[in-house]
Amino acid sequence: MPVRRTSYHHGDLRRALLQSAAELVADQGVQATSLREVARRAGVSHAAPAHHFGDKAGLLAALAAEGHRLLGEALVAADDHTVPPAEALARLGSAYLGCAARHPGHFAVMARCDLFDPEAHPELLRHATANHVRLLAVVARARTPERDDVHAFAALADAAWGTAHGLASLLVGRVMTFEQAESAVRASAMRLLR
Amino acid sequence: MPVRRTSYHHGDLRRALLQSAAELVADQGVQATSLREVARRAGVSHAAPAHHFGDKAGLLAALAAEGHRLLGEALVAADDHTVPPAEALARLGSAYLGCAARHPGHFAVMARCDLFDPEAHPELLRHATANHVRLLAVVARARTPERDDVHAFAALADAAWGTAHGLASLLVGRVMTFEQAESAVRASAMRLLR
DNA sequence: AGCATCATCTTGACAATGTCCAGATGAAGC
DNA sequence: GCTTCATCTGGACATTGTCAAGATGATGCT
Repeated sequence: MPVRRTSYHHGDLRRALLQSAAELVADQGVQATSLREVARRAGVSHAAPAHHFGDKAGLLAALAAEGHRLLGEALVAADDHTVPPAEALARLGSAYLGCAARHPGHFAVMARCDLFDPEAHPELLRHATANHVRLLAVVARARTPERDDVHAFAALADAAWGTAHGLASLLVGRVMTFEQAESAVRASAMRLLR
Repeated sequence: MPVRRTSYHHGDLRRALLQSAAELVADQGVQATSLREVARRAGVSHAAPAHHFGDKAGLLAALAAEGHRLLGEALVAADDHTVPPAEALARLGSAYLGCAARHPGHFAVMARCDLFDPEAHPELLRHATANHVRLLAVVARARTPERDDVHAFAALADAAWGTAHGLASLLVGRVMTFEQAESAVRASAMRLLR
């Protein structure tokens, strides 16, 4: 649904385009979303997005970056140092899934390196690594002096990462329900960190 | 690289197209693979694939179905009833990742429900559910009479599924190395089933 | 104020793509 | 030998991503 616009300049086209893109990706899939349709929904000409994002990969990368930013906020809000590490990881995983469910359009392009080159977008890279560090930090809290094999903990962190990513992917792809994914991520977290 | 062909009829075009598609997806990504380029690599006209697969979604669905078939073979070969359930699950996960590493083109389209409609392709659905059942069977082996809460085991099975899927996805997306992913899936399997 | 500058957005163009259609080819069955 | 039909070709069309040139108006300078 094209948006009526009185002035020649849009005002906040970048945000409008990102929103249109998120909606389109969410209910049509990445494959079916076109730059021209995104522009159409924002009520601008077909070439307008190019000025803000360069090309299609740029738009999707910006969407992914915004997704990582939203995820970061959700992870920070969910983190709780007062509970045992296992419970903390479970809450982080739950927040991860909740964010994915709330922003399916964003999650559909995050961690899809075939759509764009992450190295070319510093902000995306910054938010993504920040989130990775947040996960590592929680897993690291389960380390004890007598058991701190570096490799074992790296494997645990990777397992937690892969689990959250995989369940979110299955959730966004409508292969699982939210309840299913959340039970699974909680069961996994509880067993990964004792 | 187009293939020279003497006769008008190709002979085994369906297989040739699937192979070209797998190669193309593997090193260019799904987004960058076109039906016309697949046809070009197989040395046929641009409209030839339509006769075998209907449309682009049909070709990708067929590729996914073949991937699930290959995965099924790998899982069956890796399953071992003589080892404890946890070790059996670890081997299944390792086989999952090995198959993903060997057939990156296939795995890039499997579990991507936005590319095609799984319900419209019975063979794909059949192979996919068969693999799911194989996973469930191994997890179910860890059930004991005194501990068999149905919900808990469903959560465990979903966790194992999500972990394998997520790590395979990160592996194919070159976000992780094979060694990283395998260590992670093993660590996860060992802790999920005690 | 008037003017220049420049980011922003539009318009038009081009090659490439997915999909449809009529037709050419040749293998298989009678 | 003839028919039938699956297989593949070639052309067409709408749509897409991208580029180049121009229109618009907000901003800052004098």
